[in-house]
Amino acid sequence: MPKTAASQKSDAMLLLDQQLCFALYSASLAMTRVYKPLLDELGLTYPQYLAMLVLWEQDGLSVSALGERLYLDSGTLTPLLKRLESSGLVSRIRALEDERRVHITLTALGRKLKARAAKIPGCILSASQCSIPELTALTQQVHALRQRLVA
Amino acid sequence: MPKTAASQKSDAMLLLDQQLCFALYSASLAMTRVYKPLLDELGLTYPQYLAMLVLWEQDGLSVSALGERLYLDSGTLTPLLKRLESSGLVSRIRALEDERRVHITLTALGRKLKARAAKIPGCILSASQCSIPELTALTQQVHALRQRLVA
DNA sequence: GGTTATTGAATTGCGCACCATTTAATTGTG
DNA sequence: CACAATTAAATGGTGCGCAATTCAATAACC
Repeated sequence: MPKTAASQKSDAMLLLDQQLCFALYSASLAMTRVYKPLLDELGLTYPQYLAMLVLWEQDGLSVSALGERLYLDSGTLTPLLKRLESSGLVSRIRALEDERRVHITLTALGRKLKARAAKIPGCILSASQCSIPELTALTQQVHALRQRLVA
Repeated sequence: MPKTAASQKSDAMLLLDQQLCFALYSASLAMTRVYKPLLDELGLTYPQYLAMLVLWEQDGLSVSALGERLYLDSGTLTPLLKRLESSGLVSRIRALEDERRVHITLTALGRKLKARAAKIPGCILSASQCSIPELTALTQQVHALRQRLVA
């Protein structure tokens, strides 16, 4: 069967390396692999680190508020937060004013960890071998793409 | 304790929304959510779809060769490929010339699925609300970043 | 005020990712 | 040839992501 122009075009669009989705997917996994040794020192996984970033910015958020920042649901966050709790980094406390809510609060240990995490962005910057403006621009573009995807 | 210039700088570098890693992470997850309804129709998960993209380009690869294309290891691929096998899309056959290797070969059903997948890139393109040159450029930038991260 | 609807978190089950280890086959070396 | 070293895939365990469901608490409505 001869290839039509249309089937050649659809072939080309299915090439793995042309897919933005695969670029994002493999770059994101590569990124977590770069973070891994750094986070191992802190006893954190990569998603746990993201949750800690949020809490270092704004402590005492509810599970759902944390989920809105990270775009994750309670099915993902509840067990993750329980693990952070058993690591002694956060407390999970049911709100008095609305007992459906659970507030996540940093412990002293959790707050202290921020100082040790401070060196991580510099390590990632150097691993990326990019200039800061380059990284800033790419970050904005990828954020903008995400926004358009969920719109 | 007053904030020093250094601690303010490290604070700023730990802001979630400034992190390229989080942009990639959340954009990649958002991307899989856009693919999900499309892939549900084909009975594929997102990583299974990526594996099929590779096989549609080049059939009969070994598990490790597939892993090199996708940057995934056998611990991830073996169960994924077993699921594709039980869906009837691929066969897993031990190589005669080297019985350590397992070749992954598309079945007739697996090859036929490519036609149904052909409409997916167009759906993603429109969901992304980007121009093709924009997407191509971003794909290249993200691929390049991945390369520098693993270097 | 009692019933219904909604909300927030937790739970269950599945499929990744990845690490460390195991098993089996092949290669390399004396 | 024997035996150590390497290679390819599989296995077991942990921690996500996510959909679907459950449960309790609050809100909304008649």
